[in-house]
Amino acid sequence: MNHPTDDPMDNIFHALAHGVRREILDYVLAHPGCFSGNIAEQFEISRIGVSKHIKILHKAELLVIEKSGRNSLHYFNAVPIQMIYDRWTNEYSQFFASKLNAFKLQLESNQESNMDSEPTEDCHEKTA
Amino acid sequence: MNHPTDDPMDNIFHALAHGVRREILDYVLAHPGCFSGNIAEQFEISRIGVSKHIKILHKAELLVIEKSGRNSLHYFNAVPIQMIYDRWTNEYSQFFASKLNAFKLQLESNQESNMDSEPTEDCHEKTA
DNA sequence: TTAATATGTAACTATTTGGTTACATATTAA
DNA sequence: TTAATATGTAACCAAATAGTTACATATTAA
Repeated sequence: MNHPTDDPMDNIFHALAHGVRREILDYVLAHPGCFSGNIAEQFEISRIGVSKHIKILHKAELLVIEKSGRNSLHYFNAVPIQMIYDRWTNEYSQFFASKLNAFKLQLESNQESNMDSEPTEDCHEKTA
Repeated sequence: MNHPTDDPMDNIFHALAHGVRREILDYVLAHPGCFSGNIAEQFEISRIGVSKHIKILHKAELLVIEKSGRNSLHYFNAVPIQMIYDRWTNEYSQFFASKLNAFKLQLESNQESNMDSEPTEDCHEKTA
């Protein structure tokens, strides 16, 4: 009933799914304007492997690349990260998250729950 | 030189990397306290497939699961999302991101750049 | 021009991931 | 108890991913 593939943020989440790509972001954030070669030196995998990771980060717009002669300068772009935050973090989720943390602590200490947030009932319907 | 596998946030990013798992989070955020079966109904894949996705989200602590009899109630937890935001979003990256956006717009309109943020030079050293 | 440099792509392979069917366990209803 | 329900795991197969080597292109230095 859903369409798992047409998520406009898919590129972003896919880019962030690999440890090397996240470390590339860490490095570029700390070294704005660095070259591909500089990035590749930081990793044990080959330069080509790193190049492919950079391409994926660029497609997700997590990296901005500025060409200068035979060099390419790399910059981190935080906008997609902001989009992740905005997708699931609103007043409601923040409120509920903190309530849940309190609730979990209560469970762990074997006390009675006095949460006033009850589960929604409209999702417990049977189909057919 | 790096250690791509020992990233404590790896579970979180891996969990968010699949479209179905992100839609599960969307659904649970909108239907707190829903059961596994309710979630599974939303997708074309089998209940078992959804169950495996839920397990991955639970491991990443993006879902809190409360067992009640033969039912399990699901709640969204926004804390890992906050951790992503905190990892790369600080005053520096925010400042730079906005500067870059302005810079890209300048490039697209074929104007001269007047950015005062120069690339760092300490990352353009040659090795050996 | 010629050589070295910086970077990128294509084709291929090993590993990981996502989905399934079959089976198992625990709870509630009759 | 017996049947239906809600859920989860194991084993397996197809698809996607991550890495490699080989090759290609463009820029700068000699």
